Parts: sequence; C-alpha cells; structure tokens
Amino acid sequence: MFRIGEFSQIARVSGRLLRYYDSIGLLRPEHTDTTTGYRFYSAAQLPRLNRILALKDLGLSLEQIAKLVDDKVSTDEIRGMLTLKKAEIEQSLHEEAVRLRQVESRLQQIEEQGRLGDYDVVVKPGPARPFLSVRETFPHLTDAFATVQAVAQTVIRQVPAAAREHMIVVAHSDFDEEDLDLEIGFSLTRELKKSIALPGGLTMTTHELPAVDTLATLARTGPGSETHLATGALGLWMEANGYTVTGPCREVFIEVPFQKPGQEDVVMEIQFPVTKAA
Amino acid sequence: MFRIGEFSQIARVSGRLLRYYDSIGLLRPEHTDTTTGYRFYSAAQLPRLNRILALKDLGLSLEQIAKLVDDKVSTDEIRGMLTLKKAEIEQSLHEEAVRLRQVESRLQQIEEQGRLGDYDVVVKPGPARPFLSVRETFPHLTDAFATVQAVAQTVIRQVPAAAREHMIVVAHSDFDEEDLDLEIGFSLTRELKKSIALPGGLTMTTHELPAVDTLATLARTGPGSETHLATGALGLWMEANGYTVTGPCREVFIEVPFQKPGQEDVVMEIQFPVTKAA
DNA sequence: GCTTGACCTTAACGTTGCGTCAAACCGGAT
DNA sequence: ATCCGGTTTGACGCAACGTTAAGGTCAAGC
Repeated sequence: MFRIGEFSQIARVSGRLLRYYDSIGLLRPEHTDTTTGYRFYSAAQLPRLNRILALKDLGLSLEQIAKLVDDKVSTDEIRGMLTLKKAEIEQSLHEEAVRLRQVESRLQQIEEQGRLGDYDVVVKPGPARPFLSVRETFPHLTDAFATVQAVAQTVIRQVPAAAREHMIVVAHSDFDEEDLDLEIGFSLTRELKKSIALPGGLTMTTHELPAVDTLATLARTGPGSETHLATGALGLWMEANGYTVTGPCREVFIEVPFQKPGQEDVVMEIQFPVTKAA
Repeated sequence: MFRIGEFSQIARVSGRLLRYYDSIGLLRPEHTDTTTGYRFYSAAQLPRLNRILALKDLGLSLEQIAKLVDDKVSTDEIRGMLTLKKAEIEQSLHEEAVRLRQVESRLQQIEEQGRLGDYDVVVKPGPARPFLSVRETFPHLTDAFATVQAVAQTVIRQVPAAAREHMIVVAHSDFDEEDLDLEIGFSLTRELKKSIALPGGLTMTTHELPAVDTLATLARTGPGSETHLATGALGLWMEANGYTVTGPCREVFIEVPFQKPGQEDVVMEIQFPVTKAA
C-alpha cells in the first residue's frame, strides 16, 4: 500500500488529480484510514489508473471513462463512443485547418499592408423574411439611386416602424455590369398588405427573402460610393478561404441611408450566400 | 439606436454575449439608460463586433482581442501574436492527428478482439535515480530467476525501506535472445554505500539509472510468466503509433515479486525509452 | 387607465478538469 | 519533545459564455 504521494510519483500524476478522481468516484483508493482520512493505494490499482489516463488521452470525458472502466457499457456502445469521438476529432481537425488558413491569411495581410485589414468577414446564417420590394433593371448604378430614395421615403411613410426591418438591395446581376438587375426593398418582421405603389409608376410587392444557411458577410460604415472596396475585400476573402458564391449579393442597410441631402455615409452589411468548396 | 435584442439579431449573437462583452469592457453599448439600465447599440458598432468575432474565430483570447481592437499593440506585436497562434494551431493539429490515430487503433482493436484491449500504454517521463544493481549474462531466462530472488532478499534485508524504491530489471539484450544480458537491482531514493555482496559471489554496485524524456509504459498484474504478452502488446502499440525504441527495456516491479513460494503474480510496469519517429 | 406580453435588468450557478493556495492535522525521525 | 515533510479538507480560479430565476420596462390593445 502506498500513500498518495508515493502513488502519484509512481504514476507520474499529481496528488490533486488522485484526490479529484477519488471525489468523483473514478478511482477510489483501496483503503482510506477512517480516523486520519489518509488514502492508501495498492500497486494493483495502477493498471486502472493507466487505463483512465489512456482513455483521457483519446479525448473522452471523465464521465465516459467512468462508464468504460466500470464495464457499464456494451461493446457496441464502446464502438459507438469511439466512432463518435473519431468524427469529433476529424471535425476538430478540419476546423483547426481552417483556422490555420485564416491566421496565415491575416499574417500575409500584415506583410502586404503593414497592418490588420480594414474589413472583417463573418460567416453566419440568414433567416427567411418577408420582403417588400420592387425589381428593375437599371442602365447604370446612378440610375438606381432615385428608386432607392423613393423606396426609402415611401416605406418609411407608409409602413409602421415595428413592421419594417432593414432596407436591402439584392443584386441579381453583377455590380460591374452595364445593365443592373436590382431588387430594392425592405425586409419585414411580419406579413403585410401585398403591394405599395411608388411615385413614378413602380409598385413594390411582398415576396420572400429566402433563408440562407451560410452567408459570408462584411459590415462597414463609410461613403456609400466606396462600397466596391468592401465588396472586393469580401471577394478576396471568399477566394482565399475556399468559398463559392451560390446566390445573389445582398446589401443590407442597417440604417436607412441617404435620408438627408449630403449625408453620404452608410452603415451596411454586404452578404453573399456561399458554400464551402471541397 | 437598437436595444440589445435587436442588435443581437442583426449580428446573430446572443444577448448574453453582448452583456458579457459589455461587462468586460470589450464592447460597450454606445449609450446606457441610467435609470433603467437598458443598453443601446448603434449600427456603427457592428463592424467592431464583427472584428471581435472574426478574431475570436482565429482562436485568440478575448483579452488579446481587447488589445487588438483598441489599438494597444504595434504591428510587430500583432505579427508576433499571430505567429505564435499559428504555431499553437499547428501543434494542436499534430496532437489531434495523433489522437485520431489512437482512436482508430482502438476501434480496430475492438473489431479484431471484440473488446477493448487488456493493456493500456501511457507515455511519461522517467526521472534519473541511483540504481543499486548487478549486471550478468544468463543463458536462459530461468537462470536469471535465482539472481532475482537473491537480489530481492538481500536488498530487503540490508537496505532500509525508506532508501529503496522499486526492483527493476533492465534488459540490455532482447528478451528473445539466448544469452540474456540483464541488469537486476533496486532504484534508490538517495545515494547509498557503494556496493553490497550477494550470496553466490556476485556484487551489486550503485550506478545511475538515467533519466528518460519519453518512456512508453505498460502496467500489468498477473503471472510473471505472461509478461511477454504485455511486452508484445506494447511493441505493437509503439509500432502503430510511430514510436521507435531508443534504449534498453526496463521491467519495474511496483511490488517486490516472488516473495512467497507459489506466489506467481506480479505488479509491474514495462518501460521502453522511445522517440516519436517523423 | 389598465392589463398583457414581449423585452430588459442584475445575480448567480453550471460547465471541465483539475492547479493552486490556506489552515490545520499526522507520522516518523531526531 | 520537537520538527519537518506529507496529508487532510475546503475554497477559489480559469475561459467564455449558457441557462435559469426573480423581477423591472415599454408599447399596444381594450
């Protein structure tokens, strides 16, 4: 019989660990002196402790280990636990690899620009929303501006603040093209009357802005005219991190833009539906 | 200005997270109502939150992130932090890969044997110890038995219990060979007189049992005659996990063996000095 | 003006596996 | 008898929040 200190030296673990395993019932000393509380371990307990340590190295929790070493699980269940753990490790390996890529990408950014980039990309899901909007093709971006203004003014006046969410521009065509196919409108918190007329003859109707599992997003503030810089950065990020675009780009205006003349600054989030390429 | 719920929905994070970041000063709401305590966030705070989330994804701690987003560190320090983080991730990737191999190895064991193996290997360091021993070449393992007995008896009688540790047999030759080159003795807790004579003409002298950084060990109880089973399992494990033997095998007897006639069971730990192969 | 229900607040515990004190007790050697 | 090293039981700390719990706020509807 060994006292805790000696046993801990044999097994190369701390005494604290042995006391902890005693307290949770994972490895009880073979005998405990009732008057002094001293723990006494036998040499024959070393294999059990080693099994615990070995299973711990596999990444199993002490709770799982307790069941395993006490033979509380069938062979099939053991197989299941290990198979699950294997999947977890593979998942974790994948995530770490992604992290590594991102860190390397940031380091490269620093080498090239001398500082951390201006923009940060966040990947998150996008829920479905009712979407009160009008879709039009404009010869040039500047031509769309009037419609954006009209939509903002009209919705603010005719839709209660509690029912509307964000002004959103969905680009069904590339922003670089000559003829821009844009959908301009507001996401809503609840269904609303079917359509609202705009001054100028266009009419907004309610559609569904579809939910997207993975959305690569970039939030920025600044002049609306410099949006392309952020869009470019987001494109580079997607390329560098192995994402491919799977849907139309959305520009979500967290604050309704261009409300006052001369107010060029916007707070917006650029969103691209994406999937991780294999 | 958004209340916490709305802001949390925009950013797709929990309200709890925002309150936590407020409490640690990482992201303070732009305004807090002094009478109600309500937090109010502005849209312009979204980029900062996104930067925090992006850096968190890199695996940085909130403490590090706080310094980064508040521009408390130079570009060189940022580079250092990221380079360090990169190394950590690479290390972690390596460890996970090792874990994956071990889990797969266990799964294979279950397929082959229908249960978890009998033996568990633990890798740990072995500290240096003074070693009172005698080295001899024996034609066969059975020939060594008498010397083992003699060493045990003699040391128990002549060395105080506080000074001796474990009986150890170091195999300077392979156990399979015909002529076994064994070193038999006791590790000591402190230096002792230089030599002790054994009945039969041999003499034990004090050497140093060298420290070993990485020792692949396997503890077992059972008949001393079945030690080769455990040794075989340990060999398989080392092979499966990419370790190579770098020194003589040690058999450490946690309890002094063969003390009573007919007592065949031993509690021992088999140790191989190893290194991870590339 | 009152109720309702959604939203907000702080406070506090739970998570995982121990490391790290702190204050007091035990045991063997001198 | 004394001393020193080993042991005991607490108790806090960690990292980053999730999750109740118990109770204020606010705007809408009656």
